[in-house]
Amino acid sequence: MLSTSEENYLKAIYKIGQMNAGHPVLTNTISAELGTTAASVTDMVKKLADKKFLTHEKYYGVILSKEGQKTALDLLRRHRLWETFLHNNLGFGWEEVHELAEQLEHIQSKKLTDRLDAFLGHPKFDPHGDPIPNEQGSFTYRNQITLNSIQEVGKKLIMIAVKNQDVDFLKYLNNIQLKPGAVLEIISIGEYDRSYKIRINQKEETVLTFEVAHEIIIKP
Amino acid sequence: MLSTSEENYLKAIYKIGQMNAGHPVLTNTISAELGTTAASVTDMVKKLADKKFLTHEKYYGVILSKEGQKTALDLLRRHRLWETFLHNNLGFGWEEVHELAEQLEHIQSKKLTDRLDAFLGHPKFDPHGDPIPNEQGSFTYRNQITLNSIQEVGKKLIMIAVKNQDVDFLKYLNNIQLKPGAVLEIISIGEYDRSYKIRINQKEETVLTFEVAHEIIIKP
DNA sequence: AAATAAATTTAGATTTGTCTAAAATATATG
DNA sequence: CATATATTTTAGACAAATCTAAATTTATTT
Repeated sequence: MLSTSEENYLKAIYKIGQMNAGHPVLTNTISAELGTTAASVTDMVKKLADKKFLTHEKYYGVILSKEGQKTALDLLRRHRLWETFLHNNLGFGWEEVHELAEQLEHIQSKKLTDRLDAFLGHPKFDPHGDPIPNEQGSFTYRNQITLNSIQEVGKKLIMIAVKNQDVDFLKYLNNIQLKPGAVLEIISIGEYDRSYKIRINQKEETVLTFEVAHEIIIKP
Repeated sequence: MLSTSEENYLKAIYKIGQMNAGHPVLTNTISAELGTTAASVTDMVKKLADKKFLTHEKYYGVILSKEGQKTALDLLRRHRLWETFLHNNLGFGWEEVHELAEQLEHIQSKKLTDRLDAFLGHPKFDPHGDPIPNEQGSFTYRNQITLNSIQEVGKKLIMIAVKNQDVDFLKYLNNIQLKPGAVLEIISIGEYDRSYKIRINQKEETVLTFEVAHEIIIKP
């Protein structure tokens, strides 16, 4: 049985690994992700290597084993199921669910996870639009096309997810009615700052900075 | 913010205090309840006394402060709300919910607790028939009349709760259809062993030992 | 009331997860 | 390519929660 701390390390390593696949995950990247020191990471990584959740080559980096990946995916599953419950059933805003799910995800009971999944109707995506791994750890891959990659004015798009989960950022998106499922139409694109003037759900008009557009995952 | 361990000690001390009210709670009683050693209890009790959750007089015992009681009641509230959710919404048997609720109760979020309470429809009792404290910590007191105190053959009673939460004991009650809400009629009472022959819900007949009868809380 | 037993506390050790500071290794730069 | 810089690891320390064993206090018994 893994400790909460061990689980958090596996989750962080998995997340970083997804962002730049193929490369080993570096000590400092992990410590930055978790807000700990490099020394703590080295210690924990040794322990997780002993337990066969990953391989660690000194001064080089870390790579998750099959078992490590499976565990990380199970955590992701638990996290996103709880987020869905908190949002759909308890009425929490999408900016509130992450922090609570961070705690709920550490309750280790396969039966609880599966029952929750069934109760929610086997959802495929969480409130941020992120895919929820199933019992076997597989999930609906999707192209990660962000709004900033679209250059055609007049094009209509559907928002399917958001990359950044920062509370204030999500509150801002709430304010402008931008959430997964929203229909957006590009009215114009700023020539110099690459900002996006868009219409949301055939109603509100807003200007998004390039940085914001970079966080919005869309379906063309 | 209290640690999980501190919370467990407060809960145990509250529980023991309820069982023999007016008396100080003893070190060995706490260590037995939690499965720790007396030395560990002394250490933790000192810490909780520093934090004003209780008073500790050496070699005499421990008494919860107002703050300590409030915290214990909040824990009880969280525990019993989660038990209700697991039973009513996720379909867990009453013999399974305790262990999971032991973990879920430690998630400290007043908003989560209150939202869960509202989602469940502000339940007054958990699946074992135990009262759920409200936001202010007050709950429906009830007489704790157990089946073994009834001596009249032919009397019809309603089961409202069970004292013992042991998994195997609850499984046994499941088998004979005995759960809160069940109607029981006393057919006969054993003269020497004080066992109870009863009819449950106008259907099944069973013999309960005195020990079992002592765990069944009823409404006359 | 002295001796014995039981309960409680203290003292010192252990495990987990963390830290700082120093040493070792790798990377970048003049 | 030798040196400066950045990264990582090691060594040693600490807080939390626990333990065992010894010392202390309270309760019981003869």
